[in-house]
Amino acid sequence: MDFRSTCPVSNILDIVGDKWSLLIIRDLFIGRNTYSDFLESPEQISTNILVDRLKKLVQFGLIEFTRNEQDKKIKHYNLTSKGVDLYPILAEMAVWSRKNLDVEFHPLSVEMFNDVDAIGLEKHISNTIEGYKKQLNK
Amino acid sequence: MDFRSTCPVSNILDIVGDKWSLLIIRDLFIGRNTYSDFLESPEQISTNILVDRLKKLVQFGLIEFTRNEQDKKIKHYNLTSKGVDLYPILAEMAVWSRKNLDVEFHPLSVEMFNDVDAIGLEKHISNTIEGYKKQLNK
DNA sequence: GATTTTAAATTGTGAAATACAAGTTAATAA
DNA sequence: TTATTAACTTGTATTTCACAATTTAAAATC
Repeated sequence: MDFRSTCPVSNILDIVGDKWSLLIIRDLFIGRNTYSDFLESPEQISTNILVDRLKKLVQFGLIEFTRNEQDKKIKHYNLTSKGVDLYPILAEMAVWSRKNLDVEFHPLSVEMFNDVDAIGLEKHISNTIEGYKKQLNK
Repeated sequence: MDFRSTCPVSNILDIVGDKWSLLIIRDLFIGRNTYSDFLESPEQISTNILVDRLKKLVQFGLIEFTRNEQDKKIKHYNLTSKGVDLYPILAEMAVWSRKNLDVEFHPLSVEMFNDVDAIGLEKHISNTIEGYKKQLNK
């Protein structure tokens, strides 16, 4: 990977700074983890872009996949430790949108905002990360 | 603005989810605030993209500009309240890069990381935001 | 064991975004 | 009045993306 500069903000944008990568990461946090799952997301990614992003995210070490034991043509993607570490960014993005955009949000995000209001952003983030990791080891 | 979905993460990505917008926002936080300043950033944005992004960021209400009193052909851009609210995202991005990328960073970011280590991320963020707003009102 | 179904991936084409180089405009300075 | 400078525009080649159709390969069904 050749970065545009030595700025850490620029560096991460060189990796996930497009319209789709972080949405795949978001999907993984809410339980979507197969190619077909990703295609069903409301933003409607196209298949060639999806394949390209999944490959890149694997190359960058943000995600990996395992084959379904019952049906080996199904790939189950999961976040690596590097990938899980992106959650604070997603959470801050959601918080920004709630504060600064005057629109209706998806029920799942309303649920997330309620949790943030109830226990605070930091605790919400650590709970989500811990929850994701636990669920993986099952 | 028409959004791809009602997901707040997707919403903000529809606004600043490209390779350049958040770098302009970063520049404003570190004191770069003119067209010429932005061109001098290490990532080397092209002029047509820069003009396009500045227009869009103004339209979205993330930045605005004032004319230099001494030299009225100079525009000084500044972050609006909405724009300043993006700082937690930038900070979390920098933190992610420090933790997950094995590269040398720009001195300015090393300075920022030292501040984070000294006083904590939350305090660093609130200090930075408060500092930016104060500097504006001078 | 041949056929159908399904998850994942590829291909082709037109549209849009981006990079790069050169030129233009308008205010200020010399 | 000429030169300089900040901001902006234009043209062209390249890259990325969207959309639709097709292909591949594993699994399930007949």
